[in-house]
Amino acid sequence: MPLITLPDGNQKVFENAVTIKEIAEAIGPGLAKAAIAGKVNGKLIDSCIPIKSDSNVSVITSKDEEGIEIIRHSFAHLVGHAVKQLYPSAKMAIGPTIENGFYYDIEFEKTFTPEDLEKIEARIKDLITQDYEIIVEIVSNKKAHRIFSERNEKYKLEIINRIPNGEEIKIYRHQEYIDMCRGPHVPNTKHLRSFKLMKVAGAYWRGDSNNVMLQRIYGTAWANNKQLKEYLDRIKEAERRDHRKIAKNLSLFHTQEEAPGMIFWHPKGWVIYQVLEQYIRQLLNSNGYKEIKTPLAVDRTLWEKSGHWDKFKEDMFTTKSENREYAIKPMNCPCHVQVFNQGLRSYKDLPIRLSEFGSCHRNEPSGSLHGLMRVRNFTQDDAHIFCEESQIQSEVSKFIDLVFKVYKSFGFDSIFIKLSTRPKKRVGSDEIWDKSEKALSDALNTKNLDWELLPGEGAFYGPKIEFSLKDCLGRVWQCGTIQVDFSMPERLNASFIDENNKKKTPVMLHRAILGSFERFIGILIENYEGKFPCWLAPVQIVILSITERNNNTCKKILDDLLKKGYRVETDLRNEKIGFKVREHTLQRVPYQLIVGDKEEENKEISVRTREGKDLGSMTINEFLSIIDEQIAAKGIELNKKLSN
RNA sequence: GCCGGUGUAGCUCAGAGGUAGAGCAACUGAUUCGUAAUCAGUAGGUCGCAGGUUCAAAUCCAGUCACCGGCUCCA
Repeated sequence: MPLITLPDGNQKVFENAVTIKEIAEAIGPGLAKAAIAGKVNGKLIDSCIPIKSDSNVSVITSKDEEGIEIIRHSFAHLVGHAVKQLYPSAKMAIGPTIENGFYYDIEFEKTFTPEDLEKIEARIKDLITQDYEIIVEIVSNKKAHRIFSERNEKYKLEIINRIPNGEEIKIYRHQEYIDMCRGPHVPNTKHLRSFKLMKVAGAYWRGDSNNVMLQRIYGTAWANNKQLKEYLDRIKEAERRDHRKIAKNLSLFHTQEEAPGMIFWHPKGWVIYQVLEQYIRQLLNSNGYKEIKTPLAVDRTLWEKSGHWDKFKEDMFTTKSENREYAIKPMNCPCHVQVFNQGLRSYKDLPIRLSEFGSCHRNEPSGSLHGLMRVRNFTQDDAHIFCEESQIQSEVSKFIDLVFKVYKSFGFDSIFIKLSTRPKKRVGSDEIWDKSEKALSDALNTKNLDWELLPGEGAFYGPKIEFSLKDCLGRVWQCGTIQVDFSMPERLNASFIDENNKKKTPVMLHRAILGSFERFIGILIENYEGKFPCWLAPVQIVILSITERNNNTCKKILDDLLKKGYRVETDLRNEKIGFKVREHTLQRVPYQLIVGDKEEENKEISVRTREGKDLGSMTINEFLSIIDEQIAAKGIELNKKLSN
């Protein structure tokens, strides 16, 4: 006689073992219809599995996040059902859920074309409208083995072989198709309606590049068509904001075959880069950092000492001269240690914070290059802090303040923090790891920050904190980091004299706020959709003449504003004003100053924003006070206010 | 690096064995105009690169490079 406690506290007693389906029916017909699965004492189960003992139970529907997850998981099985009907020789590997959808990895002798994908999608649509029951069965390892041997599903057999013998195996029967899964799944395809197959791509079996490559069919699935449409719209919006496309339209930078993964910055893109660099430089200088510049190419022996040659020589560009081999630096740290090592350091000098806008080259795999986001040549807003162990926490704490300040100035308010701790392969004693992990977590906790622990994900030389920001489309980008390093100072013989006149090895903190300028600018382009706030806008102001009569006045205003330090241009072409307005609006110039006879007469200008708002006539000085306020505000708040 | 796709005018794209096309941009001329496209004319291309098949290749084949979507990787 199980006593079932529902989420609202209500309790029901049942005569015999009872299923989620029956519980839902007992509550009401609406719920019975909507029930997808259940949660029993925190564990998800299929709606047909009997509950024998007293339990806390909730019924899962498509309104629950877990319900959508189950729908996605069941859609993966539908891919299997459809693919096996259309292509019986295909072998199904795994079909898990992912963010926003699902995929299924499949081995098939022929490659799936977009037309195949359409066919599969059409077949799935056909199958789901049959509203067939999905039958769950718990089977022994042996029986599962027999079923999938008969069906010649070698990947399923491989999975079964890894399941310990006593453990239960669930199979799901979709008419003639059988899949194996931990579940739960929807009881009937009537719960499966809103989906779309998105693409096919290659994927290694078990994610190991030594294994065969399977074909992965990606799909998205949602509780209803409204959610599906919202998701597809979000994708379209992201495509519209693609930084590569916007950069081409706005002429910010380009890349070309001769320099894969390296950026040719154009004047307009370089303005953004320079504004960022000067902002960070000024911030670091006023926070106790000293800027340095170190060589781009360094003899291989230094990389051997630092350990890079051993681990990463494949990823480094090298060059030879007069029988010596050099490597183009993939990181700045070994060079920074060289600067630290010049002269004798006292404990009184610590912490020493050396910063560099260091241009690094890494020979990333060709297939991983991606616009500004993944390049082979990038510049970090890098710095290394040499300090004593006892100073780690306060240095980390100061750094966190800087990170938040910088992100905020771009309008990024939502920041995620992850702490990665000691990996299996590591250097340094457990005692030191204990101390530094604690220093990092203490720094985060004393600031009352939320953070996620990633056990075992730290670098081999020390634990690290990573800072990610969320852009206006909800996408998360990892940017800043601070990493404790016990290894490199020792390898490269860094030392200082402590208060007892003993030589000691300093701890080194690697840290970056933006990460790389390239990537960060990529993120900014997409976040702002190219509509940079005034302090970053490549061109802040464009002056438009109505007719040729007004050109001289425009030139005078141009000279004046250039002298005052604004990034300003004129458009004196013999074109209609509508034509000019359209062009500069598309070029995302924040302010258009329009000068016609009327304005000349009143010694004023007409001001129009890129959002299409006419601010009317005003004097130059009135306009400058508006734009000055915006430039000073940096972030987007003020911008938003004005565009509304 | 691996799987698949794509490379045609400055840009966006059409052409799928038989004389390289469109729109926009550019240039020239006319127009001097009031807040998201004025009109007309002209010019512009070894079809990514290097091979092969063919009387004939942008088009078919093999190679190569880059880009795009994933996978792996990202110190």
